[in-house]
Amino acid sequence: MSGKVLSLKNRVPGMRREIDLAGLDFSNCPVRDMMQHIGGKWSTLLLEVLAARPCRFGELRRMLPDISQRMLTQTLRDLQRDGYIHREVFPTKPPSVEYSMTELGRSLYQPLSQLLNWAEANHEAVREARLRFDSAES
Amino acid sequence: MSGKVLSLKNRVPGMRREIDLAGLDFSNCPVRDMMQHIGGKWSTLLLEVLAARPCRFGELRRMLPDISQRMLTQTLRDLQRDGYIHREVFPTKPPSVEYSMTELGRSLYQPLSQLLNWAEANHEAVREARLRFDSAES
DNA sequence: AGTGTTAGTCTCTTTTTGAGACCAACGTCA
DNA sequence: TGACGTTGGTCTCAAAAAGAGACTAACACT
Repeated sequence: MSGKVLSLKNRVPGMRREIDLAGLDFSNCPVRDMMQHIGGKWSTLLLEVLAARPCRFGELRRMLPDISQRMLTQTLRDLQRDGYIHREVFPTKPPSVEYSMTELGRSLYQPLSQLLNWAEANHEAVREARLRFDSAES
Repeated sequence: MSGKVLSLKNRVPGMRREIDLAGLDFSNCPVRDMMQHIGGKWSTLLLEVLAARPCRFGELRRMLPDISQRMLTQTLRDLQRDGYIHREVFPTKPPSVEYSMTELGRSLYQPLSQLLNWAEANHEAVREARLRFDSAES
């Protein structure tokens, strides 16, 4: 809540934004709050699939073979709650449910996809770093 | 491992990369593998702080008041293992340890910071979406 | 001798995640 | 008619991960 905010932008090259290093308050940090959800095991995966096209529940379940129904339901509900995806029930028998990206979700997907691209591009470097680390600590 | 990869780039506008929607294999997915770590509760926070300047262990602990020492140690070790940060021990008495960003870490921080900026900018929209959701489901 | 500093580790409890059985309502096929 | 499949979930219980906090070793200062 309190604490002097000192802009590092002018001192540290490449700094992205103001960081409060003296009396930093991360407790009500919006970034952490949102990264919690985005960073969940299944969230990005679902956003990625739904960014391609709307999908129904069972379809998603079949696409992600190793997700439990419980976690699929829960992750979808979390994403819906945060306004990233839309849930629509069609009155078929039995009723079918379609999940699709919202505008907010699409706008999130832009920076997110950059990060995913980075991950894909640098996967090998990370794997090598892990090997180095694991062999060094033995 | 197997499964035909169909490029959606040419069909779905704005598609970021190839997605295998028929026989999708997320099991050995590098993206998931890396997002797991980045998405951890403390990882982004630490990367953000260390992107500003190198820090010592106790310094980090004091900056993040609500992190347990156990999780701080563990998260730092994970980030180090993945090659994002560097750990250097100085032979003072008692020995001090400094953590700093590696080149890989800095390159990760670029797309990551875009996402964090998005989170910061759209925090209000997400909060509103949550309120709508929570009041609707009651 | 007692206290504080360093960077951790160890143990125990609580929270989160995962596996899988179960549900209601309808459609299909014999 | 009655068994079986399909829909999108919920419920329970076990396993894994995270958090709180006590404890450590080696040295400095008082």
